[in-house]
Amino acid sequence: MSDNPSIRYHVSMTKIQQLQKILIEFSYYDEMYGIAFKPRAYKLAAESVSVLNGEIENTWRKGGIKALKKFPGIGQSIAEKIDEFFRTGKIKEYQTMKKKFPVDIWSLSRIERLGPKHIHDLYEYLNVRNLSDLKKALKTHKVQTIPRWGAKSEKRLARNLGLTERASDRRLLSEILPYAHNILTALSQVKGVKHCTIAGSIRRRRDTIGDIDLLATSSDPDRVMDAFTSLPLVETIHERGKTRSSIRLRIGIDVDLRVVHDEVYGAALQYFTGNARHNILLREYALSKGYTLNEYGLFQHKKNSLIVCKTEEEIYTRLGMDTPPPEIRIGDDEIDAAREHRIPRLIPYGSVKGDMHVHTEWTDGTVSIKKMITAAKKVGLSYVAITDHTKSLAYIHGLNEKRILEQIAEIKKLNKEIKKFTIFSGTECDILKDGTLDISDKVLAKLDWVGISIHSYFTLSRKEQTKRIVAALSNPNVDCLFHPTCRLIGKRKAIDYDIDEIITTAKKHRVALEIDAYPNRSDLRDIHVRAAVQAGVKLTIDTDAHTPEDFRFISLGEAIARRGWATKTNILNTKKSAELRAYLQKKRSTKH
DNA sequence: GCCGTTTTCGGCCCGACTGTTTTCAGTCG
Repeated sequence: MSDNPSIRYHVSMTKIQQLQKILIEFSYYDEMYGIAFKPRAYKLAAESVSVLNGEIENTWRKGGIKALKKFPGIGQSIAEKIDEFFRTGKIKEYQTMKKKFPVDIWSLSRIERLGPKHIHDLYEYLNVRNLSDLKKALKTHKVQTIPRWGAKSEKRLARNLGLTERASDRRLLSEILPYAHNILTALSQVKGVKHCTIAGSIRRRRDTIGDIDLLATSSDPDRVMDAFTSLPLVETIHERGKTRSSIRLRIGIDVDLRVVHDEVYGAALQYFTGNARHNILLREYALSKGYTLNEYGLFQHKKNSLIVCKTEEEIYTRLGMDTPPPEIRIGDDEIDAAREHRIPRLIPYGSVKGDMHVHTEWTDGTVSIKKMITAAKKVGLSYVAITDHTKSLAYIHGLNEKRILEQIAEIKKLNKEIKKFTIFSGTECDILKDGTLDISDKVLAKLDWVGISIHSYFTLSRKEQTKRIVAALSNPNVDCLFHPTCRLIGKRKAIDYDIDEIITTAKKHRVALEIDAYPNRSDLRDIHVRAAVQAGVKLTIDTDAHTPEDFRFISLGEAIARRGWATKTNILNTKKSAELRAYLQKKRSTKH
């Protein structure tokens, strides 16, 4: 359940990552000198910065210090520092701190179990300023000469340094899920195990996963821990206790297992699902109500008498609130909303009835329209929109007007052949540099569904990019903006534009925004979904399928929608095909 | 340093594991 905002960066750091690093270093520095509470404040602020990513600069640009203070964990002092950072690229107080303590706290802190106090001691006693100093100190076995250190700690530090150097980035949820399920299956078969479940960020369905958190209940914890620590995938055992163990898999991912008694399953699941900030806020709230909350249950404060512990729901209910779905437990405003009973009924998994973004062998898909239909039916969908690329993408033979008309005819024919399934004639039409589309309006008007997207000029200035997309959205034939930010996780940053203006424009022209569920896209992001929902903009959840297997990603898109507080009515393709067709026709007729 | 359904002052989550202690500090989740 580690929600450490620090992420490993192989390439040069972005502005936001630098800011995050500075806040974390402030936190560590204060903690070294035993300053209370301030470190937590800096850590929370770093987390906010990380979660908000580009939004924070966007907000600062519009509203300055005052606007920054609305974010959780950012008050006057930190807002001033962030303001200084955005204005000048530096923070004076940070530079002063670095002069006093010229240590690469950030890099050293990346090492597992090397915290502020130890970083401090390494510098004080051995003048270790960075990773290379640390390696030298380890080689000469000087580390064990530091007070309160011994041979074992030194060996462990050496091992963890190695692990850190070989560790990997956060991984995509879809990549990690199979490993989590494999381990789950293995542990479920251990004698004495009753419940065994996935918790942490996987249960919250984040796009990317830092570690796997598992929870088991058993009458014989030792047996479970033995099975866990001797799994064939294990590279290293970090910890092995009676109720908690932690391992590193050979694929470079850590797995934490918590084993508790079956009676306290609910409390343990609540605790182990997190995120950390949600738990802190919830426990603080419990405290204010006269309760203490931990992984064993909700207790009457001071008297220590158990109130509830069997299910998550009874804990939240006892605290006078609704149970927030795991996907929105991020320590933002969900606890307030749960208390005021204003969390909407999030879109249930399995609600999407059709996929409005599908490619075929007409362009860069791998199979025919017919084969994609068969695959879509198999996962329970009842319609799709075929949305092949357009002519600007010459290298994949993007369709020109003539070919689009041919495809429309083909789809018409197929619709007559197939039963209980609808194919919408669509396109993923390219947005050109000036915001015009690369297919004539006359042909676009003949399509059932016009998606538009950007595949070029990703680095236009913010102003130009915004203008470009606003222009494209204003075309009356347009139904949906596909993968709106164009980010590719681990590969390409989101393009820079004013998302608020795009949302406003989409609302004005009744254009839907897509939640592209393809794992390395996951685009829109959750915070943008929430902004779109609040603005009353419709969304779609699509897979951007290029192969028949890709339809399985639908549920990942539903997860993003849930993280953005979307309900079923916010999502266009939860409608039945006839309803959707009627909706689109009505929209077209009033626009033209 | 942040924050406000007790509070603009005085609070700030809570427990497990390790290694070095001989009762606890450091780190993590």
